[in-house]
Amino acid sequence: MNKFLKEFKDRGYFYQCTNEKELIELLNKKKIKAYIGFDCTAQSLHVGSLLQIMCLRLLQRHGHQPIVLLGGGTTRIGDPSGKDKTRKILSENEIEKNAKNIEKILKNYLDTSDKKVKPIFVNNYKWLKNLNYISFLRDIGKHFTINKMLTFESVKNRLDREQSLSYMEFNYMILQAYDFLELNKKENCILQIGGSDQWGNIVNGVELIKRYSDNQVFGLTTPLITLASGAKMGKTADGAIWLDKKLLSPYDYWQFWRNTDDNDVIKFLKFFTDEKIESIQNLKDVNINNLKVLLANKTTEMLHGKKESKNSEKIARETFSNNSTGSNLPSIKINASSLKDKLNIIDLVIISKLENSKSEVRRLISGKAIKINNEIILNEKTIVDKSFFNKNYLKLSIGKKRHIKIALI
RNA sequence: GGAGGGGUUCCAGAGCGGUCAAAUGGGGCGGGCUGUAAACCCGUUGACUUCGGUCUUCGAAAGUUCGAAUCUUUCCCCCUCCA
Repeated sequence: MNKFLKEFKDRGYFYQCTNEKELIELLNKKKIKAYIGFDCTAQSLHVGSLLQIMCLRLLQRHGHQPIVLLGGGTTRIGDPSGKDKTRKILSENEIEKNAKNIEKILKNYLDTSDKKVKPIFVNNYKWLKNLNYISFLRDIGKHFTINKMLTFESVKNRLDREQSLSYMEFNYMILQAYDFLELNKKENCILQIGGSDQWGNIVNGVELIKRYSDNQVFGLTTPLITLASGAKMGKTADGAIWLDKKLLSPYDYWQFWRNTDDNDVIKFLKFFTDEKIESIQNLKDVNINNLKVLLANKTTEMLHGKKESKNSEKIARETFSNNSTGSNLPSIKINASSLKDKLNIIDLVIISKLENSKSEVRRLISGKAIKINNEIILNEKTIVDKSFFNKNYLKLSIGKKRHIKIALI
């Protein structure tokens, strides 16, 4: 066995490998370069990509050098496998902006100081944009048989359901295979890692390289993670769990992990933290809620840093302890003069931006969900005057989880 | 090329001239139980409201009617079956 691969498996990252035995041999002999590709359709990455990112980290920890491939070129074509009818065509500008931002996010996770394992960032637009159609067909296209391509799951599904599959889409897998070839030639990259849905594309790359240059390279896939609830990782009803504080605050990110389903906690500690496998194994008897805090702290720290992580924990403690004054809660300021105009409780909530519909606020009040300084507001006509403020502060709550501090200036 | 089915509120999916802001389920939100979990129970789920109502929604536009999500016309988009 190989140390890297063993941990890869112990943590639950392993799904399939093109040739495990030989990969083990190779890994035992030398340090390698491995790549993972990231799509640039969104302005940022979300937790759906986190397992891939953890793979990059794991590579580094074992002395291997990760290559991050930003799909600037393939995104320009637009990944047609998405079933969204409203697939929007991104402008060149957007794609480049996305690529830059994604690179920035990844740098939070990767060691960029150690020369030996420092990540190499590449953008496939660089080589795809200049492809010449005829020579591409001659050099690359000849290695692909339609017969084989038709057997791929992604293609088969579409054909079985008699859904149209455009020629462009059909070519997508070839371009991805070509990426691998390019990285093999230029960087001597010998391993591609990806989600299990990428298996077909990865195998294509491996085979292309074999035919083209007779080099032996490998593919490794990770399982598709689903939550205990059955939902896909990464998206909630409120939107994606972004790995970007402009899109999701560190506190909300922390909360996402803090609210992990009991049945997922140990699994996620293995997946998404660097805690040693053995020590995670020993945590089984620890109070599950403490484990969730640990998970939240570690994941938040990894992305946003220790300070943000600590701060989130502090806010959480304030938020969920009943009688706190909430000095660490997020706060807004309102002008003292606005009280003179008989500030209604409904308007106060709107001002606080906790809600933006007055009807909804009315509903919440009748559902006993709105509190000021931990006192339930029963009447929607309540006028908020100075008497509600202690030392110019007031704590406004909606339900149990949303609190805000309002300061009078 | 021929025949047919459909686009409804966050999603799925009923409704097919008035009683429709639109059944039901899912999701969301709030309450209860608890552990910021799961499961379960209850309420709620277009906006505004002086709580009487008012305004805006059923692919788009135009029309018929006292009255349209429901009927007609045109347009756009999906899907199924047969060649």
